[in-house]
Amino acid sequence: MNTFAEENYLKAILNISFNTNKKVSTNEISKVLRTSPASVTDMLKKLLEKKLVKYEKYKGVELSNSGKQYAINILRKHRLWETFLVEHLGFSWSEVHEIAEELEHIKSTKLIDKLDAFLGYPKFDPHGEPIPSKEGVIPNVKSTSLDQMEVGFTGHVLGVTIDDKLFLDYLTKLNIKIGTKIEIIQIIDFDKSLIVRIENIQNHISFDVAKNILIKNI
Amino acid sequence: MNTFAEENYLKAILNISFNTNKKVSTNEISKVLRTSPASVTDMLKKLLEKKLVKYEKYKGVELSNSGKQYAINILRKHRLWETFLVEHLGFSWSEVHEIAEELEHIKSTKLIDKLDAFLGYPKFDPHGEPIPSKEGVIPNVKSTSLDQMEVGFTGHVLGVTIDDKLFLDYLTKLNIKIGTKIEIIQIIDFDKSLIVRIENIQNHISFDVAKNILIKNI
DNA sequence: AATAATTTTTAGACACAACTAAATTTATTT
DNA sequence: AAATAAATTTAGTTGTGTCTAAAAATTATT
Repeated sequence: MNTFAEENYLKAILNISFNTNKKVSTNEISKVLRTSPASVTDMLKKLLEKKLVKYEKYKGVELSNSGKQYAINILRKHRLWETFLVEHLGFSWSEVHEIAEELEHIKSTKLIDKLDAFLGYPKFDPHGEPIPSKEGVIPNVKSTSLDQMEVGFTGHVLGVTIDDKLFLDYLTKLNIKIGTKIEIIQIIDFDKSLIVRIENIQNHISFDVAKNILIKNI
Repeated sequence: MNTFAEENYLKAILNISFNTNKKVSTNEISKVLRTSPASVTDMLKKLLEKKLVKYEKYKGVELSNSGKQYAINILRKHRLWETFLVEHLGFSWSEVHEIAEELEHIKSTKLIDKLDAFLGYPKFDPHGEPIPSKEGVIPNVKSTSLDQMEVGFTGHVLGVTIDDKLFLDYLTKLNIKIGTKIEIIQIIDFDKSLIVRIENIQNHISFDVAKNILIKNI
């Protein structure tokens, strides 16, 4: 069995390399986990020892197959717990991340399978992120971030790509949640910010915000 | 905030001194937590430092007011989670202890209050043990252990006093659960074991088992 | 009351996961 | 290609929680 710290490193590596599939640097990990690069090096040695990562000094790190399965399983637990917190305990989508960060480390596989059943085998969490299956398969959603679309585009919000309280609270204030209809009125060339219509109200959102909003892909 | 280890020590001290209110010895704690007496001494010093216990070298330990409140809160979390696991996820009463040992360390107070509400503010857990209130008050149940009763006694099981898988599995095999009607047919003088009738079937149970079964007190 | 047995504490180590400071390797400039 | 900058690793510490072995204190026994 692995420690919380080890699990958090695996999760961080998975998150950083999610779409890129590139090797992850020591610095990137230290930034995400708010820890020193030296600590990261220490931990990478330990994870290498346990064959959870492929790692060569100065060359970056990537998850091994077993490490990836392990990390995906933590992600599964995280997202199932978030679903439970929002759908059954009445939390808002911006509150649940922190709590799920603790709950995801609970070990029992039977628990998480029963929770999955209790929730009705959901495919997506409250942020629209896909929930990995028991077998470690992550449902593939064809989606595009809002910043890729053009003026005149109208579509519905599928989800968000970051699970950050400040960001989610801001979206809530903008009346954006999953399923919200959103229309691009104008794109400002200078900073690529967007003027959008949501529930008949126009709002101005930055490129950074648009980048983290997922839109259904036709 | 305190660590898991500290929380487990506080819980152990609370459990050991539950009814007696006597000071707890280093050895007792080491036995319960399956750790060395030397480790217990180390930890007691730390808990003293944090004013969570009253402790004097060689004289035993007891919880301070704040330590007691802290420990009771862990107990509250443990029992609420056990209730959730049994009533909503379909676990048996003998499976839940281990999982709740992990869940009880999740910090969020808001989580536990929302869980409490979700469960409908239960007063007792699946083992019949009282669930402390948010304010740290433990409902007082007048109950007697089965070994105190005499031949001819008939009553209903209110709960059990230990949360041990082997014990609970054994009770399940005997068809004993909360509310089960139980009648004492005979008491063997030699070893104080009891012959009882449960659901019209006679069974022979030891004194040790009877001691841990609680019976409604008139 | 002295001795023996038991309990508890101290002393010294170790593994884990973090840190700072210094050294080394890799990447970027000039 | 050499010099500089940035990233990474090593070396040495620290705090937590555990351990064993030895010493000290308490309790029980004769």
